[in-house]
Amino acid sequence: MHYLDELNEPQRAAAENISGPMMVIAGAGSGKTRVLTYRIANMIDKGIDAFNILSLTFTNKAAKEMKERISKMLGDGQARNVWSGTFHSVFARILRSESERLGYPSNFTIYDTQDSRSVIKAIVKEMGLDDKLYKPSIVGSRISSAKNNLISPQAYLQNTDIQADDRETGRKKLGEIYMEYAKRCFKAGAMDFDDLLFKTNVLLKNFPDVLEKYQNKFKYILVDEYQDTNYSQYLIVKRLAAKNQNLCVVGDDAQSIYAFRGADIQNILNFKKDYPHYKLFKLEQNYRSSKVIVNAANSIIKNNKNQIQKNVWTANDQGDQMRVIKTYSDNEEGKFVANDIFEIKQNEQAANLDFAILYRTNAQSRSFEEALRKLNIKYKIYGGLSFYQRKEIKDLIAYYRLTANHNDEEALKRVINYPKRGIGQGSLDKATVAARANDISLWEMLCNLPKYNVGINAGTSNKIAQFTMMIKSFATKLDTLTAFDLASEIGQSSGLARELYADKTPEGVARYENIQELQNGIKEFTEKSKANGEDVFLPDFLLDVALLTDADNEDDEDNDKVTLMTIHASKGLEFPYVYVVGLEEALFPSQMALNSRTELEEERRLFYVAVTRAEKKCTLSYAMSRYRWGNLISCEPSRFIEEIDENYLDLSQSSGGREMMNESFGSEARGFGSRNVGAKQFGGQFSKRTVPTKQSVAPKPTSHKPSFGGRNLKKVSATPTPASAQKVDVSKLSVGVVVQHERFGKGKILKIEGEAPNLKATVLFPTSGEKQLLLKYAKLQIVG
DNA sequence: ATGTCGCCGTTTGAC
DNA sequence: ACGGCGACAT
Repeated sequence: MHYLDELNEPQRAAAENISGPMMVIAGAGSGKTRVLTYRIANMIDKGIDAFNILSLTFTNKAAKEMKERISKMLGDGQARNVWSGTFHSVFARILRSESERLGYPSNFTIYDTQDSRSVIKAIVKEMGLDDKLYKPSIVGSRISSAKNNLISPQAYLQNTDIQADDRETGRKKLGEIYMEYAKRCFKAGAMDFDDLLFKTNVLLKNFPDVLEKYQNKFKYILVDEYQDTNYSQYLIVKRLAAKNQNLCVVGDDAQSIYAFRGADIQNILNFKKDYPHYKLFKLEQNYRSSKVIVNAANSIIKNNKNQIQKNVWTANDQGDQMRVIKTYSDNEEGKFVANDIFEIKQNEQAANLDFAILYRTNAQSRSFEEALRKLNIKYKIYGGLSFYQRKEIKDLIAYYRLTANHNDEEALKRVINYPKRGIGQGSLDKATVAARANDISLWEMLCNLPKYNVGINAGTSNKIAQFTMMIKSFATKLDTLTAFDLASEIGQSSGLARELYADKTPEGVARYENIQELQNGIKEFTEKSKANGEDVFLPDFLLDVALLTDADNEDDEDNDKVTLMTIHASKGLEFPYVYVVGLEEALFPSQMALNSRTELEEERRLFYVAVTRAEKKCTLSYAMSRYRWGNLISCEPSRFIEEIDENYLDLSQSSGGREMMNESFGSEARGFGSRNVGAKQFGGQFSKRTVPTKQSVAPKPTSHKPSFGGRNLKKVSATPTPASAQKVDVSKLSVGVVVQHERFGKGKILKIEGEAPNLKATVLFPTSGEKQLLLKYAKLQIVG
């Protein structure tokens, strides 16, 4: 059978439409990747040179898998010649070969978010501005969105609207910071993530010959996840496609979840303006999920106003109802999910990799980790601190970076005194000030200290000279030693390996293992390229490593693990069993999104993405209380639960928690969390609304005011542990009394023994079991 | 120059 | 709960 025969009608039509502009609107699970893959295979089959195809995907992993698939379909090595990867990785490569046009070194550094924040911080400090007002995160995101909208520092300063904005927020100097930031990055030979796109635009705009070169190279362009492209990306694509107009964009407006980093859903909606004669294809049949899941998801997204009309349907089985699970606490939620996975694994012969736990924020992973570990279920957490963000890895990579680009100031600052070389902050400050004054990079200053008479003593000067000489000696080998050989030399000679090896604490051992793992990674990288007949050097590795995503990182040793990740990270993935957890107001939807319709709609799309990851079974859960910033706060169920058509929900366990609580504590259960001042203020309103039972699940528009959740959170979270909680009146404690403990929650006293002041109480906590508490230390409050 | 302590803010998402 | 960072001590 020919591979195109495996496609349904609209899929095939899209795959066979090779030239001209086209847009594929692909509902969740409708075989989007399949269409892209088959289309590229078909193009090559029809005689299009693979070298002329550019395929932009959301992760590098997706690009790699697509290539492998195409290779198999075609049975030859042609697919290797397709340029594919993320926007950032593809254009970082192009920038590297064209860097001299922009006055950048070809070994330019890519600053990650941390680096760029650190530059901003230094600028704010040096300009003598208030660092509370000019927080690196705020300044950084403002600069980022300027870049994503192709607003240069000059344009920023001249734009009256922007200036008015900044005056309003009191951040009048933002433009100047932006200007200085850009200048410093340039001096350091560094680009941040946004620069990779911004500078590509500059390159294509200012150098027509370069533009033409790439237009001729990329005669056919495909863009996946088009709904998540920002203006900068949009314009790169538009420029490259302008000559040949062979552009295929694929996306789903319902799954646009990256507006916060500049993605513009209008790019999809405006496609017809740029390409009036474009062809539109709609993929509406879902192959992934059960009827229940598809229909439930449709009922969610229906609540959004802005969207392209489509009708996602499936021929799959009906499937189980989606269970809504209510638990008391985040810990209990973790236990429920872990137990549930354990049971399903046994009853339905499922493997660990069939399960995913999806949450709104990375901080939620803890309770699931603990619970899974207790049941010996293997899991893998994506996101959070990735391997490449660990301190020891960043330190070692900073040595590589500094070797490849001496002007990389962030790398320099990171390693110049690590391991300790006796080069302290004082000397570094002096050199930095002098470098700025003379308009040279910090590195140049350090190499020419005598010339500038900076006032650093001879001993320290000597140490600095030794350091710069060492880095220079590494640099002489950049073109001669392979990435692996040079990396190991740097690890050894810098003393970093030795430093970590000497640390025999468990963390120290782990750190040492990590840098070994990094070296192994470089070895693999070097040898793979060698097998392909090309030598790779350290800068090649650096380019790769800077743009790796967590999703790109696959340890193939043991893949049978439960997946824990944010919903954002789950985009494009699918699992038979999915748990969408932490469905609570102010958490999901995030409290940041409660103030505007557009942001709330984005949260809803996020929820839509979460639910549509599931193939067989989707379970929703929420907790009535959880720890946040070390404080116990009360929560109420997310409005999103109520938005789902009730016909697809199994609500029998969304009141189960209450019954369990009633067993132990009688009528007290309802007042859970009443120790919080907030809950008291909230009064009856809270308890009435907690449980989405069959009756209350019916939409009640009046209770959906966006301000509702926000107001609630404010009250509840603003409740520090009352000072009186420590001085509980011991005489009032007796068997049967219900107390609130700051860590274990609510519990009932089973036994009191010992003599004052060393009275001991045995307390039964429904979530953590029996605990012995020494009353003079225990932070308790009597609640009944 | 380096080490330690206590305070502060933190948490939306990520190339 | 935790890490980062400034203030102070060594």
